[in-house]
Amino acid sequence: MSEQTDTRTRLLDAAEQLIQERGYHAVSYKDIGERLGIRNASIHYHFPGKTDLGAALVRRYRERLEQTLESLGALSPARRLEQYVAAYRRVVHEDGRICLCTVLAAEDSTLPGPVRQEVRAFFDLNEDWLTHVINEGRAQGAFQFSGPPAEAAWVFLATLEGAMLLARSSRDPGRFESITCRSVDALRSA
Amino acid sequence: MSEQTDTRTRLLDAAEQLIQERGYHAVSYKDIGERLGIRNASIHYHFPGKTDLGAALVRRYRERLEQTLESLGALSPARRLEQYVAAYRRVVHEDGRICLCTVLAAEDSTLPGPVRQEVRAFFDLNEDWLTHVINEGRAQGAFQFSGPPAEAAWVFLATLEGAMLLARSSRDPGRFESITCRSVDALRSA
DNA sequence: GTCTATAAACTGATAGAC
DNA sequence: GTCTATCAGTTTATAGAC
Repeated sequence: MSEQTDTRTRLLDAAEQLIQERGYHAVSYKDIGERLGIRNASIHYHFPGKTDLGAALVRRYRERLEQTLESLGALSPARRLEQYVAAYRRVVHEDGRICLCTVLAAEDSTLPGPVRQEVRAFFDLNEDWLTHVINEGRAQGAFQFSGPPAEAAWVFLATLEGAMLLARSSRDPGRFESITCRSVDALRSA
Repeated sequence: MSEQTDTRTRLLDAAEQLIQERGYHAVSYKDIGERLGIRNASIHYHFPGKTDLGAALVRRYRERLEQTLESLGALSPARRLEQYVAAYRRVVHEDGRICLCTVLAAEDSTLPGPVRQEVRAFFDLNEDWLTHVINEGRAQGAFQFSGPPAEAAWVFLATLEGAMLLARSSRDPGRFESITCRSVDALRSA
């Protein structure tokens, strides 16, 4: 074991970090290759086109979240929601990285079809999971809110996304914490 | 009167609509010129560089909001907040346009300095105005919330931005309404 | 698997005619 | 003010040597 990471994975890692910071169209094969010390033409061996790379990238990003959420199954709804927010806190970095799909959502109309579909699938996963957890939390008396659970989930997710954009724009990472803490508190029962 | 709109204004209008839909880097001088039936080189006469156009664009966008907010001075805090949301509803279109600065915020690190500063100024305006209205509403008993008014304003603005991204990504404009309605309701006193 | 070389298209931008 | 012509730089992508 202890084998070194394969090039395909390292390409996805580099592309992910760059796109989280700059967006899909502002990142080129040349930018990605430089992080690995290879030429841009070599990337086409691993990913025939940028669309392939983009779609694979978002798919991996979603599957990673799926695994994280599955590992939370045994916790209480309140704990699960806290760990969900913690997962997002981990993708926010001081160098300007925020959630990959928040950045891609802003480029929606210019994304290649396959990439856009993966982004939509990511948000669907978030909405479905949040709806379930929030509903379960209310049934157990831990959460309190009016209206359909799905709408409460939309509000939670929208606030989470906006928090990352605002925190980065204001150069104040602490703002992400302030907003998400209040967002979780708003759901809690008195 | 009834003079036709000057070219500079029409260029700003075209650029605004295109960038709201596609983002800053995905819109070229050629794209903008085509909407007016002129060549891309002609645009440089009105705006020497793309940075000049971008900064002027966001400045106008902010000043327009400033005027809208000033016209709301006589209303109650609850009414002012409703009209604020209505102003945002007006920039959301079925063709994929959302708030100009929400799109630009996602491209933050790749924006020319002057454009980025104008975007930050736009959010500062929103935060300051919301903080004031929310605080006044609480003093009058119309709103209810815990903690600093500035933080409640951050949450409101973050939710508003995220709502536009989610509504567009899901191809469901109604989602913007659902989210913002709940966002306003959350502030209201029982 | 990675390289060099190259293509074809596009970008923001400038010079100068009209 | 808008045009044509042009530039230098960039992009994604391909062909073929090693």
